[in-house]
Amino acid sequence: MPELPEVEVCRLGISPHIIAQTVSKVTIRDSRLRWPIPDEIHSVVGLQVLGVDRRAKYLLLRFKTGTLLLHLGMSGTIRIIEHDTPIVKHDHFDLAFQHGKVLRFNDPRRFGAVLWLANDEDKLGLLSKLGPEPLSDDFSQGYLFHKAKNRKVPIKTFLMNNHIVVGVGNIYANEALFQAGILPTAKTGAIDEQRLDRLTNIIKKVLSAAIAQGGTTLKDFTQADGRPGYFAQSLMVYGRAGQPCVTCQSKLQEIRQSNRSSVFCPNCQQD
DNA sequence: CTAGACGCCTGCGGGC
DNA sequence: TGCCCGCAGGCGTCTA
Repeated sequence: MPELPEVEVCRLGISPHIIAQTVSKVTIRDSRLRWPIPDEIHSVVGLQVLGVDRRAKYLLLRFKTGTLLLHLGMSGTIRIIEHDTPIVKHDHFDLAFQHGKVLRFNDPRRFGAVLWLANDEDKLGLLSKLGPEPLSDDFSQGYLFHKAKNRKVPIKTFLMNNHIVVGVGNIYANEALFQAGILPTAKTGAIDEQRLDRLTNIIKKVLSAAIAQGGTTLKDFTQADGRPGYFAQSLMVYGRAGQPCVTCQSKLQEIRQSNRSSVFCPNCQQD
């Protein structure tokens, strides 16, 4: 389900339900995720949620003693539900609150994660090596050009590298490159500064628009209240291979890069 | 250091 | 209707 907009929509959806609420019970129903869910997360029982943050695609539930880190992987969903909602397949874990609601984590493919980080700890180095947030001022004019020097990788692979910039996954990489008029195969180090600055602005624009529309629902993404996101209808290239370009009517082409599908307009996008 | 391949999983849609 | 195959929004790890 998730790229940055979907995770942000999830954060916005769950925050009002759990901020300042006290955890009454933690249930680990199936600990098998990317890493096993650690028993230490039981330590949040009796503690208040102080805040709900996001870094890259990680959701960070802040407690006095540390941070509960949630990652949705490819297929994870988080719902805020009533305490008596029936369990379904792949419901891995619950955070129940004193006010009666439950945060429930479901993940069929188990690429997601639920981890505990004690204060000021980042044991797996998951957060410390990440590039800037794309919607922050750290992702600024000149930044991509600076990072792109001497890089030989295709620009799409470069954009999806978390060390460069976080949160740009396959859908939005395709969309941003289309809108910027840059071929996904373009050699990163050969793109001039002006075009990379334009790409930077477009990435911000595309991600912001997706958040505003509740994210992209392809098949299984839903907001915390179960409603779908509406950005799918705004997609211009992703999932549209073989269909006409919205700008010039040329037939959109599809290739594979790093084992991910790339869709582009051979007329509107250049090296 | 960079770049590329691989693996982890389940579910679903398309083709036969 | 059923089976098989390929593909899916991510990303850590390993090799060269």
